[in-house]
Amino acid sequence: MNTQNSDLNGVLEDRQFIHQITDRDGLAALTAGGPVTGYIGFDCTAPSLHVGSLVQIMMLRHMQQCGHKPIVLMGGGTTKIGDPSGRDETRQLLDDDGIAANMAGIKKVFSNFLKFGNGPSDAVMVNNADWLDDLEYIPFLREYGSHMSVNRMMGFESVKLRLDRQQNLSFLEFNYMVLQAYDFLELSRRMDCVLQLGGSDQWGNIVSGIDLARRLDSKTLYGLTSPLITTSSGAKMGKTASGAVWLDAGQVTPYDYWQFWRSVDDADVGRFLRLFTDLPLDEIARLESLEGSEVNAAKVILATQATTLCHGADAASAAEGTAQKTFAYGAAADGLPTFHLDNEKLAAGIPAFEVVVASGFAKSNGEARKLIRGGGVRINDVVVGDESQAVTGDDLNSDGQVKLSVGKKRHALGII
RNA sequence: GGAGGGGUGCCAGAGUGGCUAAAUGGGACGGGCUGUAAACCCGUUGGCGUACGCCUACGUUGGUUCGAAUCCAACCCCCUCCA
Repeated sequence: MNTQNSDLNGVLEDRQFIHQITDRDGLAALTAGGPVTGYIGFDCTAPSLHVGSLVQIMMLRHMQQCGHKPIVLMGGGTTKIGDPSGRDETRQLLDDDGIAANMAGIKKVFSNFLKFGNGPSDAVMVNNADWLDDLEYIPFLREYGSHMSVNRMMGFESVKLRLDRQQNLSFLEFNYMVLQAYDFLELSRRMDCVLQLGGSDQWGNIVSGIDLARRLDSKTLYGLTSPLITTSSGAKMGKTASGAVWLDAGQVTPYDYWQFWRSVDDADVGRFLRLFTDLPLDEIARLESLEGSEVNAAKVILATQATTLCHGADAASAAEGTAQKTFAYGAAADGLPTFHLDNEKLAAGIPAFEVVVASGFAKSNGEARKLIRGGGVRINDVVVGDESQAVTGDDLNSDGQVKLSVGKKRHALGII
């Protein structure tokens, strides 16, 4: 995998990362000729990144593995504007403290996927607040604004969609594109960055930057976007009942992360293996050809590979082990989520519905009761028939644990 | 600035004085069938109580009424057309 300057275009193409390229042949020639520097911007709108950003992260990873230099651009400045691309509604604006806190969380994620340092293909991280915060309005307008065409910007899908749907686009938001264009120019000047990657909704923003560099510096820059990743059922990927699938272990445990990948639709397995793992393509082709229940083996590999990238091999194999014990043997495996049971109450007997609430699987007593009535709750693998059935010390196993299951997939251990 | 339309539960979208915790669809969750899949079928989907029940909810705040998501007033926000 780590071939120096291997064909980045080819890799991204084969693994289905590419939606549009500004100049496919030009970029191919450039990347074949030696190491190039490319970037992706990440705004600090949340305390971590979730799987929705994983495609972007993986593209940077492939860049690095092909011997190129990836730049992670933290949008410390642009987050103050709020990217309107692909959304109907204006983003809620964050204050400086919120942005700084989010940035810290996001930075952590990248160290798992990229190698940072000073070497030629080591990743670097920069913050666009460094050059955006101090811009002066009139000088900026005169120097750069005169080279940007409103007519052209209005034509980009990201803007046009918003206008066509008659959703308000404030002047503030409209300037997001302007600043992102300037970012690209700035990075090309500072770090000789020639490539910007991004999601398909970033196309207009990327092209604006390319235009700007051509007009001002007579430089040729390149852009490449990835498709919006949806599940085969058409939904945006990365949401579950409990919320977004975050890449931070503090928000989504490695076990839950592993389960997320284990649970993907059959139809998505091959595509996801290509996008979200480093497995060689011939191996993926083999896994993809599995039929019927054998697909499950491919899903396990997908889950373990994806979890390894994000949380490390140890966490991944632990998650796999926990899952296997839980699902294949129905055992109370270590590594399941745990919740606290009060020892004194346990002596008196805790009603089953309260235990379900304590586990976090139900938000209210009523919800817990309904789950039990529907036959969806098991304690130590025995279906709970009565909502108020008492859970006592007798239900503890030799390790002092009670296994609680809600539905087929959600399991947890109650401990004293 | 003028004229008109609208803000309903996770989302979309009915309702336009009591029968409405609010139709219907989607999503989500649970059950069945399976392979921890898809499709399909069934159920649940504001909170509290085992329960006849109580409480909180239809942009915000007041008001009319025995009774309001539904009527009135003011305010906030969105949209359309005109200037």
